[in-house]
Amino acid sequence: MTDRPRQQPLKPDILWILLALVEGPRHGYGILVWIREESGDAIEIGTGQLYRKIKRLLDDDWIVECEVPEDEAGGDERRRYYRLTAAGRARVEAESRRLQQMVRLSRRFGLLVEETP
Amino acid sequence: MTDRPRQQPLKPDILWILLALVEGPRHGYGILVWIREESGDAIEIGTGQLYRKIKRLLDDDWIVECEVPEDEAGGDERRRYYRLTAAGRARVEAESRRLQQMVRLSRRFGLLVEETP
DNA sequence: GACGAATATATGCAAAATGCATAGAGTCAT
DNA sequence: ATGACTCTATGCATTTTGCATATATTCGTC
Repeated sequence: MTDRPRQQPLKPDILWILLALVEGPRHGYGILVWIREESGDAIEIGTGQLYRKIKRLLDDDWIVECEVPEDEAGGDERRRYYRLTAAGRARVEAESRRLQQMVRLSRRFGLLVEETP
Repeated sequence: MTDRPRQQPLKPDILWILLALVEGPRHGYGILVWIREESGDAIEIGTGQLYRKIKRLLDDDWIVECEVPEDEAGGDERRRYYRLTAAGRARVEAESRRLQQMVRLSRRFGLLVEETP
């Protein structure tokens, strides 16, 4: 919806939210829990921020609300599930490539220990 | 294992500013120009943001003002040079490692094409 | 030497984003 | 049945951003 032409870097927490949806649909709180687990509690997102960011992602058409996944049917009815749109998926991929470039830059500067290939 | 001080991810432009100082001291505008070149104009930082972020980095003791480097002596007298503090350097290194982890996560999710690292 | 473009640092202000608290209701274990 | 946890959401003061503007110097060129 929004014409945000610039492919400016994603804020870290936005990337995390999108990553949470790569494997499949999740509901808001589920996204929060997934991020906590996967990041080892390194990422702190309050519920306030979470739902406002979800709303923003909906406005940007990077995610969209969807049906309850079959394997989670019969769960809490309050849950609202979301999945990545094609644009959202493309955005995560682009951001991943950007981060890859940043890591390469860091390596060039000796900020990272060389890993064995 | 003691609990590590959880440091939240750096905003992309802050990382860029710190990266600009890894090789050695630079002045504010020089940082801006370096980022433009190195990022291929992908990063857009206005001068307003730049100097306010520099101020913030000074407050956080991640950078500190320093003397004019020898190889740039005799330049514009308005220039104010900055360099990384030990804390700042450590912060960039930590952020680089974090990004490395994010890239690994992205790989696991098939968001990046496998290629020789 | 006049001129504009680029260099260099910095502030003002409205708009957006953030942190933190709170609301409100349903679910689950002891 | 009590409290902890789940789940979505809003309120509000503070912080940060985007964009414009201020001010002055340096540099090339006409």
